[in-house]
Amino acid sequence: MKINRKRKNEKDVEELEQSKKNLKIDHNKGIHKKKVTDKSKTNNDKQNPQKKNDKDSKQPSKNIDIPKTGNSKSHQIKSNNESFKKNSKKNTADSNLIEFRKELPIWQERNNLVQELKENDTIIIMGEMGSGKSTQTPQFLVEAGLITLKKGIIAISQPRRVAAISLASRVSHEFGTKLGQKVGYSVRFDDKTSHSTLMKYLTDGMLLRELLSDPLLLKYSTVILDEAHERTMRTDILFAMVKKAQETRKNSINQKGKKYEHLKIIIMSATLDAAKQFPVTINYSSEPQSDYLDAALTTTMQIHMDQPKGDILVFLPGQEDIEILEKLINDYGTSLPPDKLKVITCLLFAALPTEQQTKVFNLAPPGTRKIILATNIAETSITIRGVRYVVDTGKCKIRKFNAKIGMESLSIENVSKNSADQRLGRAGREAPGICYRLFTEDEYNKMEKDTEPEIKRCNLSSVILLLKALEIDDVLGFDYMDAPSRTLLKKALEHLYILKALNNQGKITELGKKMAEFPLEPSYARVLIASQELSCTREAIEIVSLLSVDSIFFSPQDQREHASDAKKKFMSPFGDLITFLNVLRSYETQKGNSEWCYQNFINRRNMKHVIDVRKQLIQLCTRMGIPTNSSCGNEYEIVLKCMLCGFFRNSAILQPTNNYRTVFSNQSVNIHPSSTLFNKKLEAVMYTELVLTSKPYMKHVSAIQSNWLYDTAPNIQE
DNA sequence: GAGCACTGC
Repeated sequence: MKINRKRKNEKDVEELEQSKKNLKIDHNKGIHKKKVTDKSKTNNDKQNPQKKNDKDSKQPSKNIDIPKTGNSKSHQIKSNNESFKKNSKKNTADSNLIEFRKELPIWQERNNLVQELKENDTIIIMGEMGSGKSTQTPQFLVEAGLITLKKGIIAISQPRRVAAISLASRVSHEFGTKLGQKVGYSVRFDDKTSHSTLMKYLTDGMLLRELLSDPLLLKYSTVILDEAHERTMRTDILFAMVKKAQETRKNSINQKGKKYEHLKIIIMSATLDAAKQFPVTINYSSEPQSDYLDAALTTTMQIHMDQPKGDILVFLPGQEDIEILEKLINDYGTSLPPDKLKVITCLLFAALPTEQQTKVFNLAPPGTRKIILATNIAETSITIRGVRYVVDTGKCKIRKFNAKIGMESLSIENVSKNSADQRLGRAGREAPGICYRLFTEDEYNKMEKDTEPEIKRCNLSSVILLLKALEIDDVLGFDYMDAPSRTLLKKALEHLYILKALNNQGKITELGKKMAEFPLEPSYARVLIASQELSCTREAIEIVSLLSVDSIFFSPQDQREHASDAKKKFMSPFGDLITFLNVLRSYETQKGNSEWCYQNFINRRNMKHVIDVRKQLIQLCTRMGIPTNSSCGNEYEIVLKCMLCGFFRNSAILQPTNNYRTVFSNQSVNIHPSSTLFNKKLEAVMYTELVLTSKPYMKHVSAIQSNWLYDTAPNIQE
């Protein structure tokens, strides 16, 4: 195993700069990194260190043996570490757990890793999925005595809450303690930590929240940022903030005139798990496909006719395509020759109710072949066994924010090379597989290497408010891993200014500080604060909670009309927001009865989330001195005026030509057909979201009066 | 008369 030793601590800043480049440019190259590989590879590397990079940049389809078990180093490590021995004695029944841990590729790096962290403040660990880096690293450090309640505990941040929870359960089991004691987790609505917690798995959003009250993260001696390669907006910001905390702790003294403990940072990033895979043959399209859906149908049925058993996974950009293809395949399936396997289709996308999602894990019954139609949820988040064939359209939906017109859109675009390779890998998890790419090799070569990071294409209002709350005044000159465009930044600053979260110097106001406390987009936070004066906090909290889910309704494809009839019962002439409020009232009268939900096409899972959010917001408001029992009753004009305090920019006036134009940017806009006010002609409307699909559509529309705008629009007229 | 990639506080 080749490890490039790092220089000492004083070079940290440079190291981090370098690491940023590593993360940004190439996961497989660069000097300052530690790579966790399987053993077969390790031995190879020892003999042929020069060949290492060549190997890593190979096509994932290359045939590489799965690592064999057995570890010559384990004896030495075991005898070297007394604390580990003690721990293992406590749980003789779980001795095979220790054996399991020893089999993990990262085990042999145990001593090196501890040593590296003693000598350096920042290290980067790169490893394949399943190398054990997320579960073992914290345990190694605790066992080596680097993490104690006195020195500070360790935080391991994760982009997804399920990952935080399941990692914590796994590790607490391995560590032989009850979940919530030595090992715990902290995610929204659920905290399983205690005063004795040493290893704390938490979502990146949670760690960002902690920064607000503890900017130097003094609770922690070490912070691990896991899955840093995913480049979510939150990990990007965390990376910079944690680094800043590290520098401050190194260069300043605390109130007692003492030096702070150094903050250790570990960045973890996954490489494609090619080394653990069976070979996958790639079949490219011989020519570009004009209709990916048609190509997907033809290819899938061709595989079914020609290839031996094994399930087929088809990657499509969205729900609509998935539902169309499902129908086409099932139609086709009825005309198959009787001697052929039957086909069964499984759908997989995030909006699908959980019970239906779990159906994909059922094995195909004898005599059938399972065809899974999925979005990129199956690329990383969910792994399905039994897949031997992957059909990749090479497309995905990407959310983009157009700062100039303040509009979001979801557009279908080509995936990155990395995504395509990840999709391909799904065919080779249990046996050799085949991947059919519905694009040419030339098209593949022209794809971007990685998906553009979120921070370069999304609405930045809440991120900028957070930075301002963290006393970062110069957000344009901030140390971003990838800097967003000036247009995006300026749009966010402007938005925060007109919400009065920032003053005309760009400094955060008292109001802005309060807004940053809420786990909400700034506009929604503004609404809650305004509700105090207007005495409608109860309704404001409820509406904001209702808007925190995608949809409180569900409409299965085959029952669309019934669903829209059911919706009519809740309809209010004030529009969608009050309609949502009516749904919540009825839901509570019915005590969340599942039969009632089903009959009224109410999404029960999402309603439960609404109730959770409401509870959290009530607690937060109470803590901030906003009375939460004030109510406007049925005088809905009041709560709509209150909503306008956050959304006055989102207003449109009916023109003599019978279409709507936005008040502040004079764009032509339309009421979305899903709105209860669709086809209604109203003097003025307010919406919470503007989306560009076939037309610019306003979503969540309410009826307002244009003279309300003069009362609520603040900084704009000043 | 339209549509909903995926996460998170």
